Amino acid sequence: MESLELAKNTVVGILKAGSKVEEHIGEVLKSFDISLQQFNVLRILRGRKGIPANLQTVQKRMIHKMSNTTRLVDKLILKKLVVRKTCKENRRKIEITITDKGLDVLSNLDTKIQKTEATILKPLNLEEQKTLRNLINKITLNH
Amino acid sequence: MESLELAKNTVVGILKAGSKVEEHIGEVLKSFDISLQQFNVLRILRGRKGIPANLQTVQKRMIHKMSNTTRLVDKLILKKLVVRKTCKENRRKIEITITDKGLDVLSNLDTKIQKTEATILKPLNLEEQKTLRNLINKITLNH
DNA sequence: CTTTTACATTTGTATTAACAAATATTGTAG
DNA sequence: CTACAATATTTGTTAATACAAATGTAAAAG
Repeated sequence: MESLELAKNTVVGILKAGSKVEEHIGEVLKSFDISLQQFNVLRILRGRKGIPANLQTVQKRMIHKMSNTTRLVDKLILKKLVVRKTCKENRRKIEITITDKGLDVLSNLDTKIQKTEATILKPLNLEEQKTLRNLINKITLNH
Repeated sequence: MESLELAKNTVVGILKAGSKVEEHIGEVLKSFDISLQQFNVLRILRGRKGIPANLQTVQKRMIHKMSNTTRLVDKLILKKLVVRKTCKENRRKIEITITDKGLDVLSNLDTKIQKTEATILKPLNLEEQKTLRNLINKITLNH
């Protein structure tokens, strides 16, 4: 019965930690008028180093699944941070690429986000961070 | 420079884990037509064992801060899960109490939520869960 | 070929969240 | 007592999210 309490506290803790992270990072992004989701899409696209991604690829890698990727990308297009064109080989597919402006924004954000990450994790030393990352990976990567 | 990657992965991991937990628990709550936030308010109120809570007390303890507690409570009132009345001593304040129906709903949910928590944490043994909870508490309870 | 099925994205709609401004009540200074 | 500040909640408004249905395109079956 003790383990039920442990599980509950752990799960609630995860929710709170997630919420805290969203708050902190969201605050940094706000000054750039970018949402956390949009930021994530941009980072996914940057990670592809020029190779366009189609919508479903982006969607699969997004943190919050099943938000509306089309409209999310719409917002980024309005800000000229990404471009969209239909795939020639398969016109059902959409190819999305980050623009130079998008890369610029990301590189401006990088150090600020790093600082925020450091602030959030300050109570943990490197060993503890590794442990935390490993444990979290176990429950997220699984299944 | 390695530690930057570690911090980034840890923080992203926290976000993903939070998102995963929200998905799983949200799925259970959906069949009861209750949102995660509403569920949280109900649990906070149950924890007070009959003592009414005013809005700001609830708001402070909520996982996602600064959503609109008034309207959240409105929804719960519509479903007859809580009642609201103005505090006699200080009519600015609102006192919210969970109803018997609310307690019923929660007790019906309890075992289902416990199962979900167990599923989420299945990849971890008890020792690992304790470690995870402790590390997470370090970063959430702090500051 | 044409019909059906699967795939990829978009659109519609309703709910929820974010943030600021407004309202209502109480406390305090003069 | 009256004006001003502080507190607690509510309301308005705009944007974001979730989910289902609709659209457009390609592939497969017959």
